[in-house]
Amino acid sequence: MDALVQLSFQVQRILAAVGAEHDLSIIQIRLLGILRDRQPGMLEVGQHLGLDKSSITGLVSRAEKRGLVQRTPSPHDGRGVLVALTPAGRRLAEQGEMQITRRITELTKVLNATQRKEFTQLASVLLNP
Amino acid sequence: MDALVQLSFQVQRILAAVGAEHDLSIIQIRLLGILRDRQPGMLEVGQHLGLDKSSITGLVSRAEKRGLVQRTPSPHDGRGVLVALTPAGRRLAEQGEMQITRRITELTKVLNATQRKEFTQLASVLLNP
DNA sequence: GAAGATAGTTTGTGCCACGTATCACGTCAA
DNA sequence: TTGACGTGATACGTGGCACAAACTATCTTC
Repeated sequence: MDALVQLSFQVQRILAAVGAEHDLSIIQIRLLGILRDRQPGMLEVGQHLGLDKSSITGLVSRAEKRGLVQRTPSPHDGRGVLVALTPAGRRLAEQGEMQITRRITELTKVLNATQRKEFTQLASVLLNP
Repeated sequence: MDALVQLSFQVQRILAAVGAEHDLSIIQIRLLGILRDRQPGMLEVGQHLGLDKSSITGLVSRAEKRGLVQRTPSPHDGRGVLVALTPAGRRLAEQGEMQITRRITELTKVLNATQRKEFTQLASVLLNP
């Protein structure tokens, strides 16, 4: 199953390349992606990314310093913070997602329609067994 | 093609988990993998990994400090250095590869034989169009 | 042999991730 | 109600990873 590993590196290269066009790391892209339809607290962000909460502080701070993300105090919990995209961040997130989709579909151009369908169907089975 | 991206993260998580069992990062695992059947110079290592030569110095030094890898002066080029696995490094590389193979095949257990064959066949088409 | 190319290292910068400690706020029980 | 404990977030220190620019030492070429 070496092919699967190689393929994953290929995909990661694509993500890194798209990110690099906007000076974003893969993890920053993922952060923006998570925030597209959510306004989670720091802890929740960490769970989505599989990271410790102490890692999130810096991650969000760097994004905030670039004006992509915004911290607002939680209305229900005096300790908490809600993280949300700024308009600029949302623009970047949408643009990045489009580019990624384009590059990935371009990667799968070598497959014909039935193959592609078959492939993604198998992939989603792997993800949700 | 979101499934492909998700799948790649899933695979990367597996690689990171296997690495973590031996205190290895993904990049260190890749380094050991490259050296299994080669004795390249620093520059060549960089090309395999897609990294700048200045990144390789530290990578190899950290691995060398742990006794996994060895630098020897190139016999043909006074400037050059050849990187090779130590016995301990080779053991780790083989062990790691076995674990990765096991975890990946375990991941694909949800597919039956024909599906698995189909899937890897499509994956390798994606890799070498 | 001198000029330029090449292999590696060094240094400085920044991101990322972790563990630990700390602070502030919430919650729960006595 | 107040004290003990749990929880959300940050601060700090450490270390790996990656890059660019500058540097050293050795080819290579003319």
